[in-house]
Amino acid sequence: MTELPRSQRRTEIRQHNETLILQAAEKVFAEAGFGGATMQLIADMAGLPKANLHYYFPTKEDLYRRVVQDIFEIWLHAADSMDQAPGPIEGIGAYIQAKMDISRRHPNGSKVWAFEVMHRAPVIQDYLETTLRAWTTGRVRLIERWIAEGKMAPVDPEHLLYMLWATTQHYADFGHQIETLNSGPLSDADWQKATDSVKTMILRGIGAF
Amino acid sequence: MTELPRSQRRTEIRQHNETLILQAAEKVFAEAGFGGATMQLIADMAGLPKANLHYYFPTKEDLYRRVVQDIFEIWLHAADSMDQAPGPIEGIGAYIQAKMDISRRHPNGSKVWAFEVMHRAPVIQDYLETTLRAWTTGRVRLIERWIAEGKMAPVDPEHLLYMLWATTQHYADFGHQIETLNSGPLSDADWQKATDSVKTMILRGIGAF
DNA sequence: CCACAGCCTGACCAACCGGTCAAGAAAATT
DNA sequence: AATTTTCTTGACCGGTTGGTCAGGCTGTGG
Repeated sequence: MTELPRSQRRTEIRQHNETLILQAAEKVFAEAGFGGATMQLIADMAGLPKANLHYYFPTKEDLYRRVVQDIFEIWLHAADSMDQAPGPIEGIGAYIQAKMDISRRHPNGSKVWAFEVMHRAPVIQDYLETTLRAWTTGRVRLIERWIAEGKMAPVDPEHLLYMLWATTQHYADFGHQIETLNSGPLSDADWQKATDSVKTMILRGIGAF
Repeated sequence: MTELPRSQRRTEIRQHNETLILQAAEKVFAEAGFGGATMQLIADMAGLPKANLHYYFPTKEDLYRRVVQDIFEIWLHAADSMDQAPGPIEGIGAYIQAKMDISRRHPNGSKVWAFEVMHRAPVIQDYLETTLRAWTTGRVRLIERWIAEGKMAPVDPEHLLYMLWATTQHYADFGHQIETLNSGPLSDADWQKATDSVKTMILRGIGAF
């Protein structure tokens, strides 16, 4: 639109530093929460002076908001494969797979989201009421259709969604507890087994096979 | 043992104020995390001057540790009914019921625990490695016995436990998100429906009926 | 070469934090 | 009543926090 190729591209240095800061921020916010995180620690982890953070993100809350929003976007797209599936076996199976992959690759993002929701969502309440609600009602209708077509047992669609969110995100949010009981980080095989277990129990639980 | 009834009982005023402080602390820690919580806020919520908190709990960490330990105790006892059950239908059904009740009555405690584990359990790591691990291996054996007796499908016992923890605690930790999607707090009937949904899906998922 | 916009940063500040302490009030013990 | 223990509290302190700002740096366009 009004975007001019001002000098080469919109200063790549800006985009580079923003990602650098966002990565560090995600980690620190996940490990200490909003109140426990400090701009100084994020700056150190990003390898930048603190004042530079405030140049790109005026306040701590602005930075936090960006981190939460980025995670939300990732999650929304995780259900794309669910939509054009012929039935629950493929659809919900693919959704579980996608969310387990996200739990493995973005554990910090999941934790920041959990933190935000646990604290009554002071920053993303409007997203919950608009985007997430619309997303949810859409999938509820999809599940209701599958039930009507006799492709799965007549479970409550909303509680099924809660179960999907809970089980998959648990492997990110409570990863430390799981690793402790497992006496070490989860291997590729461990993750495969976890994903298979969740798929099997849930798909059988909703009578999909 | 060496416990003397020093003066009546160990000054009731102490016990009264400690509970007052612990209740306020649980709420504040749940709503702001360890780093975000302030002793001043806890003091205000308990209706006591801040210096009085430090009289009963020398440091913020001491107070936090007590809150986490109290919750841990409650959870450990939630599985008592599971042990002397004849099979998974009664045992796991009762466990789900107990944990859902706790999620409803102690949502703040659940959140503090979640917060602690998400932050790599700096305070209760030893509990995870000793008490929780022992508890877990015990229930794993119980589930393995049920599987061997043909009372349920051969699922991985550990991932079943994770699923039980995840689904039940989700109603506490992510209660705000659920309430937002529900357009208001969950009624008695809503909680009943949630508990039934979880029971049905999980018990069918493990082939228990 | 200059000019200028975007980028960088050390030094600084008011506000707030956890924790201390001394002096006294209240309660229990003698 | 005297004394000792427990409880209460306002005032205070060193350290840390999020955020500011003036001035310097850098690279690009002319």
